[in-house]
Amino acid sequence: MSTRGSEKSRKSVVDRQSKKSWLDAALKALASGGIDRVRVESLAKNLGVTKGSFYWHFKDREQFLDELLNFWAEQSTQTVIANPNYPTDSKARVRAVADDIVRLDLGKMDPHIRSWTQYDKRRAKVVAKMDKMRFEFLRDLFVAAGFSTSGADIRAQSLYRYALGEQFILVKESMSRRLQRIQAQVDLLLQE
Amino acid sequence: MSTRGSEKSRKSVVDRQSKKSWLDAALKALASGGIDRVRVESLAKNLGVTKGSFYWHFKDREQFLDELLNFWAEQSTQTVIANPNYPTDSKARVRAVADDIVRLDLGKMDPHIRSWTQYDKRRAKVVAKMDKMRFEFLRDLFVAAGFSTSGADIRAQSLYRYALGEQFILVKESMSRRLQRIQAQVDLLLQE
DNA sequence: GCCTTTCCATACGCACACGTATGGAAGTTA
DNA sequence: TAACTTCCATACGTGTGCGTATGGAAAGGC
Repeated sequence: MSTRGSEKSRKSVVDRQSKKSWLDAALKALASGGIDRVRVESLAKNLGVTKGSFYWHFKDREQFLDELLNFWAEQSTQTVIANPNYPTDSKARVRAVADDIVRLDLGKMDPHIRSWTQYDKRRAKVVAKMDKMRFEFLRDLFVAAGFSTSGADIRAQSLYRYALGEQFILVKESMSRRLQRIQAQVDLLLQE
Repeated sequence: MSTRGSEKSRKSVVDRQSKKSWLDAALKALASGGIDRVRVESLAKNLGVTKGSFYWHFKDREQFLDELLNFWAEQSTQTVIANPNYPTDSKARVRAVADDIVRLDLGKMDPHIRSWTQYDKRRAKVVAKMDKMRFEFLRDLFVAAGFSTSGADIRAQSLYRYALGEQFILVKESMSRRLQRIQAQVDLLLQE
């Protein structure tokens, strides 16, 4: 008997470990050069192994990319929602979240993921689901801040689009200016 | 003698025509499936010719893609700036421009162009220049509407990011809702 | 009517990346 | 220790897409 439980669970753990290293490497490659750089042989080289490993863990590249997308979605979900250290004051909470969006670069993978999935309807659905989750998270913040359903809706849409545009815009600015700007944007949105 | 002038100018016209058909086809392919579908042989098939034509008009694929980017930039510049039928009232003008951004789908090629050039510093510069031009165009609208330099700045940034995010967001909505939303956003920005 | 230029077709070589077949090393179980 | 499982290396076949070499047709110039 292994110390970790049955043979099946042990196998599963090992798989997840090795799979994770492939997925981590893939995310890194994706961020550095887009989905076009997520190549089996290239990742293998980075990991110091050969394709043999890849095709033992994954059926083919397509299935691997599916897992990669889910991998991102899971990570992304956790970081955005499960961060419960925000102020209790509802308006201050909006500001804190907006600050984190820029400061922690939440969604820094978004341009890469979206650029990739843009032309793939099936995979785009996964991203759309993330959009929906995040939007509802923001909308609830504005509802909590006292806005009507429609008022919260438009404000959340604005903020989300702002954050999304922020990721894609190619004129780079300093962190302080970016923080200043999104706070100014939030100030606008938080007016009565 | 040709009726159009010297031999050189005739040649140039012919070139531009034939080049344009390649570039048009490339833009269409880019919009449909990303830069990965902008393939020499594939475009040739669409145009009903062979690669022979391509490599007579263009040195190689890289140079062709450079021309493609400039082609987009020129088109894009004309449609955005040179549309002088807007209201004279400065606030109404902002609203009209925002309306056009959504209604005419200005920047509908943006996600494709950005997804493509994101990982290419040299080409990204061209897009950054477009960002700058468009931003300044918007900023001047807000300046004309009576806002201070910094006030116009933040508002133009917000609006531009909103418009950019609008293109990338994957939850599709009806045109009327999109128009309604961007007008609500503009209303927020136009408050004193 | 010949020559030159313009434009494109055909055929080939080449590189890259996917997927597969097969063997083998290391550890595990019996 | 023998059999078995897990994990990866090696070698190969194949498809795709780029670029090039070469020939040829059509049109204009002289």
